[in-house]
Amino acid sequence: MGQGSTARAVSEHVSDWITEGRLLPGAKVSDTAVATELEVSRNTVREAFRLLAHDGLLVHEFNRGVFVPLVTSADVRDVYRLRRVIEPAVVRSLSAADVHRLGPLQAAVGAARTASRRRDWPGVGTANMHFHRSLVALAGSPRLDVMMRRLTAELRLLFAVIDDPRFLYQPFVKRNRELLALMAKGRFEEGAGFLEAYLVDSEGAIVAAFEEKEQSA
Amino acid sequence: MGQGSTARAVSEHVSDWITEGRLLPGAKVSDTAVATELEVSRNTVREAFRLLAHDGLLVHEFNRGVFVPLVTSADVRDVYRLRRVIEPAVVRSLSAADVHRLGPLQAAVGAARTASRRRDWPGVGTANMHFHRSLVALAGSPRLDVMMRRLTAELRLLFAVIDDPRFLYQPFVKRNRELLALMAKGRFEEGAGFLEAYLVDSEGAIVAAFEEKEQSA
DNA sequence: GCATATTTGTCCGTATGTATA
DNA sequence: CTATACATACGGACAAATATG
Repeated sequence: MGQGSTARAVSEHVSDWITEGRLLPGAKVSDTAVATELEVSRNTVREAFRLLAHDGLLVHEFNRGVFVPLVTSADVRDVYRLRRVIEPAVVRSLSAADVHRLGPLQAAVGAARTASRRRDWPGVGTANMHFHRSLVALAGSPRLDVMMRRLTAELRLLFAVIDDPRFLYQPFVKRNRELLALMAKGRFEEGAGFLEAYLVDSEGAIVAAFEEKEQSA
Repeated sequence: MGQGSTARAVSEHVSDWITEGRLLPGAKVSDTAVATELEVSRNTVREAFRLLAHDGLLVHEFNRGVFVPLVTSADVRDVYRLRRVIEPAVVRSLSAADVHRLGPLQAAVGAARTASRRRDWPGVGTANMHFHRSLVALAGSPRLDVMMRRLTAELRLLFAVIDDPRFLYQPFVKRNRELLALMAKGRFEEGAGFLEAYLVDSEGAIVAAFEEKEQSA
């Protein structure tokens, strides 16, 4: 039974299916089908679905079933509107004492660089998300952490639609490093402004890729 | 089966029990007990618990059970830290076109005034929460709405601990009205600053009441 | 529009594992 | 350490709602 709950293991599976593109946005996810495939009880699968719905990776419509959410460019804009409010505010709220707590950010930047050298673009994507999650974690707010976890989960959903994420991530590996350097010097106000411009550019790139997709569809 | 799901009906019941003080913070909520009392299945109760945990009104610890969260003054500060980031940012993001969309805020202010005259302090509290939820709704962000719903749900949890919420709400009925007046004139930047000071004072009052409670306990 | 088949929501009883007295 | 209580997980079952022919 592993170390966690079975329901959590099932949720990991389904989560992977979404990021791997096996489950496309809008697809219905049948609890019985998942139950037979993973050889667990239907009740357990339903529990797993609740966990995923909690993070926004599935939506539950009463008496109709659970579905992979349909994401549009409007959703991209909404997610980034929140990021632009939250992340710079976190950087601005830091003080000199926090300079010595940047370890996780350093690690994420390093992971992004090695993944980039290996042309492992999904790896770059996960490292990027670790960077931003660790950044928000610096605020020390449990509620902000769960909000950011939900947002990054939705970002995974967004990126699953885009087939070639290389040009979306690669430019931002460098900017993560630059932001980290500013923070390490305690220049938080400057870093917050840098991050704001960063997020605006990132949103623009993703929205563009998205609307291109929407055209073709 | 009613109009919604039975699970939702059960969640409403338990939610009421918490606000009514029948379930105190830290209390364990047994699924079997709730199931027998409301005459529904344990499975359905567990579903209801998931819904409530999603809004932060219950916490789920693996292999231990479900509990009403223990709230401390640190939680009060955390909730208000988020409110101070989110709410002023919303006000700042508004434009002249939004002046004609303040109807729900007007209604909430009116409800607060009549409830205050009737010395219906819980009524004042709910009107106050409607005011702030409607304020955030002006941003037109679905994700921000669910975040705010979660925060207001937790505020209900906080206020359930305080027996006399009169002096906590009464001073802010007037300030809600003043903030609304500023927004109606399109003075959003000024309103954002006003709201920030407002939230600082509100936090101070609630933290004080809370630490008084913690002393006696 | 109707009858049918599928799916979902809900329930029960039980077995197994985990935490706590 | 043992024993008790409890939580997780299972599989089967049925009614209601939905989708399908």
